[in-house]
Amino acid sequence: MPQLNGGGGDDLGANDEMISFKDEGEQEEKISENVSAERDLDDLKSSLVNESENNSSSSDSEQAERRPQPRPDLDSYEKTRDYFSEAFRRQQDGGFFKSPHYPGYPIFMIPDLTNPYLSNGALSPSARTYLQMKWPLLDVPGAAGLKDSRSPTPGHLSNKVPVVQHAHHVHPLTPLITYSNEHFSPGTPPSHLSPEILDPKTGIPRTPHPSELSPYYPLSPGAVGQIPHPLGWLGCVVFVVSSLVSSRFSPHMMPHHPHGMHQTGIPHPAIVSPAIKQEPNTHDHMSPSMHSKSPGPVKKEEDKKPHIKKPLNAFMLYMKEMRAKVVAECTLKESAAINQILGRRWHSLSREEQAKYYELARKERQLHSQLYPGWSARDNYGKRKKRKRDNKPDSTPEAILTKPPPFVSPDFSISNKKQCVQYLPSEKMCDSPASSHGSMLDSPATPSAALASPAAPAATHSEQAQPLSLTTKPEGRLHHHFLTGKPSGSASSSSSSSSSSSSSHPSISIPIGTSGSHSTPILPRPIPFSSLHHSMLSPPSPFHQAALHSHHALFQSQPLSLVTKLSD
DNA sequence: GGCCCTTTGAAGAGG
DNA sequence: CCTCTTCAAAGGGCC
Repeated sequence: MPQLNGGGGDDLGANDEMISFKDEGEQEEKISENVSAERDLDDLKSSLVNESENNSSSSDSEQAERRPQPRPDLDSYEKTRDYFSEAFRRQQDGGFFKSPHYPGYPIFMIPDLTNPYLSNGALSPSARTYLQMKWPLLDVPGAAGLKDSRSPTPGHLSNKVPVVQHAHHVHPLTPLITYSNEHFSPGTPPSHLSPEILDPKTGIPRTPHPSELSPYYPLSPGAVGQIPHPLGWLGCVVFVVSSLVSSRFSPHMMPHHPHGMHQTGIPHPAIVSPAIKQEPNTHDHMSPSMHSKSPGPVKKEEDKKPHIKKPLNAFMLYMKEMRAKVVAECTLKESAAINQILGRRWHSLSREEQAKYYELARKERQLHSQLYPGWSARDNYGKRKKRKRDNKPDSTPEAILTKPPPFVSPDFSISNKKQCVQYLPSEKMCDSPASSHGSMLDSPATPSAALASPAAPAATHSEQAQPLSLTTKPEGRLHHHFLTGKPSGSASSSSSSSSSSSSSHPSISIPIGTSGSHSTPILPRPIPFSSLHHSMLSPPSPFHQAALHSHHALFQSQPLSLVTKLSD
């Protein structure tokens, strides 16, 4: 494989770090996490004006972030196992994985191991790399040691488990298990499983396992069931990964499995459904099964080619990870509302925190490009039935022009079905002392965030300016750009995104009094993300981690000052 | 049943 | 080069 590079370094996970993570994260995480969660709720409730972001988790997450050091030795393997065992034990004790963002990353992501982007599930040559990159922590020794594992709970693995129901069981990391597997249909759960819960949708027995946590969890029940492991689901995961990795997945060597399933029965998340349009030339890179399978005569291309999804961007990754949390914390269930909250949270994230996601996203894209060299975002164009928004539903072209953001005022003929306003109230329901932040005064972005990037606060501010509206994106963008390294000013991409949003809310979205109007580029030419990443993202050493901790603590200690300042 | 809504970010298309 | 559009996830709501 070509490069995969640097990341390459991340091939195998460093167990050391995992351990450290475990140590540090455990108690602290739970506590901080809860606290942070509450805070978030409060924030959300308080008209989405967030301020004290739960950075606590961030600190943890940072530690866990990425550990690139390759450590393919048995020793590490043992450690990994221990880690899993511990985790599992804890989980059974009732402790739920409330972990930081990434600690579980390696573990939960596994399901997606099947080649992330190959439709048939056969691992492409680069799959391994992908895995390694994605789950650097996973030490994937030969499958050997894991085969004995037994999985007690595959049943719940059905992909569509209502998040809400088990929200508290959801591991924050699960979201990182990117790519949903809608296409994936759970099979019948193994009889040996001890189903305690039936999945509402699938009717498949589930157990309150952490694994169930993930609605995103791609492992098919059937597949899992075949994987026995004393450690339970963890074992399963490990097994799967190891098997996947251990076996040499050469597209040519791999026997293909029907329905885009990997031999393990794990579908690739990135691939939605074979029927959809697909990339024109990428087939070469596709696994053999793609070609061979479905003899669909005429429409082979279309039918056969699985839909290769776009790689998730940083925010999407963040959403996946945090959605469950938000849902659990709030009464809100509507994704639109949740997304608004997530959007705010996103902006409130510190640079470091966002950087993690940007980095992840970058790797995703990189990997995706490697796996599907010929793929282009354009391939997916037109997939969606309709073009939504754009000019909306108003149906009347004119309306479009001035289409006010829903929240603006009910008076403005808001044709939107839902309005932001509706969401807000509900958010408040989430509870939390409304007073918490007192009003929408502005809750600046997290102190850390503020500190991290001046722009961030501004964003918050603007948002506050428009209490109801969630539309403001300008500052956030700036912040974002800084991270991504894209020019923020009229930043093309940023503008694009903002424009897109603006398109939806053309008339508005004008940052009110935003200090950082979006035109002001905070950083003309942001630092190359990569460099940034290196400097701040990967905390390889404990020392670094410690530094981060203190860093956060510092910020947290003086949140208000920043806030007021920003508001001005 | 299928699209809408909502978020941010990335990338393609078009001017 | 810049702007606009589309898609990515998610799931309740709406038609």
